[in-house]
Amino acid sequence: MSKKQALTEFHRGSILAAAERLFAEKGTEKTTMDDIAREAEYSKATLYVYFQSKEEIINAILLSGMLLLKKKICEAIEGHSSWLEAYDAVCLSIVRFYNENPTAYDAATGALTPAARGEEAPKGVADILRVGQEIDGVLAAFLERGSQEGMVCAQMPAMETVLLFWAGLAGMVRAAYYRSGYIQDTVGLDRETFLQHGSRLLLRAMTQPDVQP
Amino acid sequence: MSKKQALTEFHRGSILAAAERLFAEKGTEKTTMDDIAREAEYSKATLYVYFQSKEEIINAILLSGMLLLKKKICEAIEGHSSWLEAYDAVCLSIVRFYNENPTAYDAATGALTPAARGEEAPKGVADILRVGQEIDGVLAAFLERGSQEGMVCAQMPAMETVLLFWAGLAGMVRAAYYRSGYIQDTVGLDRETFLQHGSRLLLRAMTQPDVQP
Amino acid sequence: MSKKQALTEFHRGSILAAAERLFAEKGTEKTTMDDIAREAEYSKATLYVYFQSKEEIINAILLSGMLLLKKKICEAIEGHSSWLEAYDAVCLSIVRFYNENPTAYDAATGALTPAARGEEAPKGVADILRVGQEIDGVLAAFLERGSQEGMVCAQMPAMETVLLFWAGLAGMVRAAYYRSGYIQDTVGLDRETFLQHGSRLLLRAMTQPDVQP
Amino acid sequence: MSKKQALTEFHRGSILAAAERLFAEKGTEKTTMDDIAREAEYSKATLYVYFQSKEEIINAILLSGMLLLKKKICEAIEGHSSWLEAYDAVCLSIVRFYNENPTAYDAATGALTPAARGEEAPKGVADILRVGQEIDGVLAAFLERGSQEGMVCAQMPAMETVLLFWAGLAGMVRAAYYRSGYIQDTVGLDRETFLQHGSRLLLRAMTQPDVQP
DNA sequence: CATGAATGAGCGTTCATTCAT
DNA sequence: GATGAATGAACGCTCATTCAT
Repeated sequence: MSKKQALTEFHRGSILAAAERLFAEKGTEKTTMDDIAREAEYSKATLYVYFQSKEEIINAILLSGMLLLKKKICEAIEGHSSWLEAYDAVCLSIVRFYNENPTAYDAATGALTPAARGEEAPKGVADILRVGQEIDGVLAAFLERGSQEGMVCAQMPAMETVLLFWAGLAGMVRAAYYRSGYIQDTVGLDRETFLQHGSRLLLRAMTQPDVQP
Repeated sequence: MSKKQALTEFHRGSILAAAERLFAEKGTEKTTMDDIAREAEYSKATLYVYFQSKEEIINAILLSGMLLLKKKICEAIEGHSSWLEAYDAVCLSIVRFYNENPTAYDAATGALTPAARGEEAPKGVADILRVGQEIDGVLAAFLERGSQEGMVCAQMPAMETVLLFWAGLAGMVRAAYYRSGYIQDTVGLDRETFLQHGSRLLLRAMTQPDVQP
Repeated sequence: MSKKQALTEFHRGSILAAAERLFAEKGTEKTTMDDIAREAEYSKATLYVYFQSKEEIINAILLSGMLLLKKKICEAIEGHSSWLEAYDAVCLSIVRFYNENPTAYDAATGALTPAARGEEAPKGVADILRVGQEIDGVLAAFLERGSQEGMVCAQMPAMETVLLFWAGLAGMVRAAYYRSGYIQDTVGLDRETFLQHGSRLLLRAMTQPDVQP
Repeated sequence: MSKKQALTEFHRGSILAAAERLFAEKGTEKTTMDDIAREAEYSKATLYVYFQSKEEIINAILLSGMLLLKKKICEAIEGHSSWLEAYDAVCLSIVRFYNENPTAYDAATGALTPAARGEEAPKGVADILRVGQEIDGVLAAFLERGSQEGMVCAQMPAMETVLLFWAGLAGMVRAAYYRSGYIQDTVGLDRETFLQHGSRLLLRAMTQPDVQP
């Protein structure tokens, strides 16, 4: 990569970092381009040198978040020989990731897709969706491995289980983020412990066939 | 309640009904006060006679949504003698409720609280949180009944399980809403079926003790 | 017309008057909505209460200018029994009109049409074109009357002659406006006299058949 | 001219050629300095090495357009022994010139001068006006030759007739450009034919004394 | 000299809110 | 009490211009 490209990447990164901070704090809609410019210490016009629009910034954050998440999940799976340990590590990496990336995670669970449907595929959305599918695929394969090792009940189709697991854990992470005070007051658990329990709860859901009435 | 108060309540209700329709259709951010005034057939200024701000309208809808949800959950519990049937009915009422109230439900899961913390407790937020706690209480009692009937593993504290169940189901509902197209393409399920499976998945999570490595 | 409608018309008129002044002075492109708001002594937002966009303001000015011009031309024709006197009056009314309406006249000669072709018929453009055609029709009929009275050579098709006459006079008016200083210096004529001569020049062009080489 | 000066002229010429292409295509207002830089294959900053501002570029193009027009007119006059043929050739060269130079011609008729008067004479305007005067002189001499040859009525002062002819033809060219569709629909003539007829119309205006009532 | 990078000032438009009637 | 009218404050975005290298 040339020096120029590196510098461009540096500025794009600074802007994205600033935007990410603000998005996490106030959400994408309430964060203005002026806010981002101020936080990143560029002029607003400079933002448009590095990104074509606010939407491109949002999508770039989403994409980088998704890519990082995928990497962490793969590392978690590959880094543990025991399936159960790997499962805990996967959940932990998702949870930790969300602590640093609330907005990106939000998107990972699909919150952006409807906006994206506005007309056609707005620049960058295709990549985001593709990475999301790749993560789904990685998790599905992981689940099937668990099934072969007898840790996971084989009766449910892997992909559907992944989607439900993913959505359920996302909901818990979201709750742990938005309602940490309430959770602390009610059940006396910090965010991390609460989410460990949640991960285990979801694991139990996958270890046995359906309930018989 | 005096005649005057009753009239005031009537107007507030009309406005909220209109706002609710629009919020469900376009979301709170994309719904303008002009939209609400037109839909409710009041002048925009009149909205400010009955509500101090747009945020108060949003919070009032949240509150009414929470109250309705609580009512439906109680009915579902009281309307079935079999715990398992009652469980399915509870999940179904939550799911159906969300189909008509995406925004309110979003809030019910806590998405509004951080914005609320901005300064102090903005008018109406306290009520919302209180109803949320009441629902948590109802569900915790229901879970304990399930525990006594042998349907639910007794080892986990009821309140924590409620919080996790609630958050997990919320995540699934959210995913089913935002990603229905992707879910249909990937696993070939419509929203309702997907969420039935999700409810059962969460139920299984609650019927057995923790996984032993 | 109700009181409310009258008031609305009054405000629209004030805004249009201000815009017309500024357009004449700086052109439509260099006149901003802020300029118009300041000149009309409204807030910028109020402009958008009475007009949907800047383009609607431009088009409204064009239309009113065209309508007024048509009225003046008709009055000039009907107010004189002698064709020659009527001809002079028509030219004079065009010339005078332009002194007060440089922008509208510019448009009358078609300068707006290409912008209008952008996509489809932008609101109000159809009316403008229609009035333009009506004026062409009025002038064509007037020319044919001149032909019957022997004042105008009958050999050329009336409509084409109208178009050429109109375009030629427009060019002279334009020049008289933009280059009045130069004209004064070079030939020692004020604007009005210069344009009288121009009108007569064009008249002569219409009184005899084509030149034979 | 030194080598350095020649190089400077070369770069100025390249920039002007690029700008001219774009101005003809999109107009001066909608052409950005970025567009010009891209088209000329210089960096935008380099444009400011050779021109002080966008306006100077516009004026320089105007000037070169005027110079070219003058050259073409002189050639047309000198290239035909018959006055009538020369007249047709002059009109044709003006018309053709405009097809390739709509913007420059617009300016040639004076559209720029009032903007120029804003403060003082902005750089380059004086040259433009001077060339305009030279063209006027050439045409006046040509008219006097026509008068001596009996083709043009001698009664009118040559300079004034030139100004009126020029302004009238400019108006027709302008109309033929902006309203070619309407003209085609109404009288079924293409641009070139319409303007031929216009030229002849103006010629007839110059061949006889004033109309007698 | 040539330029990549940066930006100030501005654009048309929107919308929650206010206030005289 | 109800409202029509008005608006301040933003918004996302553009572009002619500058300047360190």
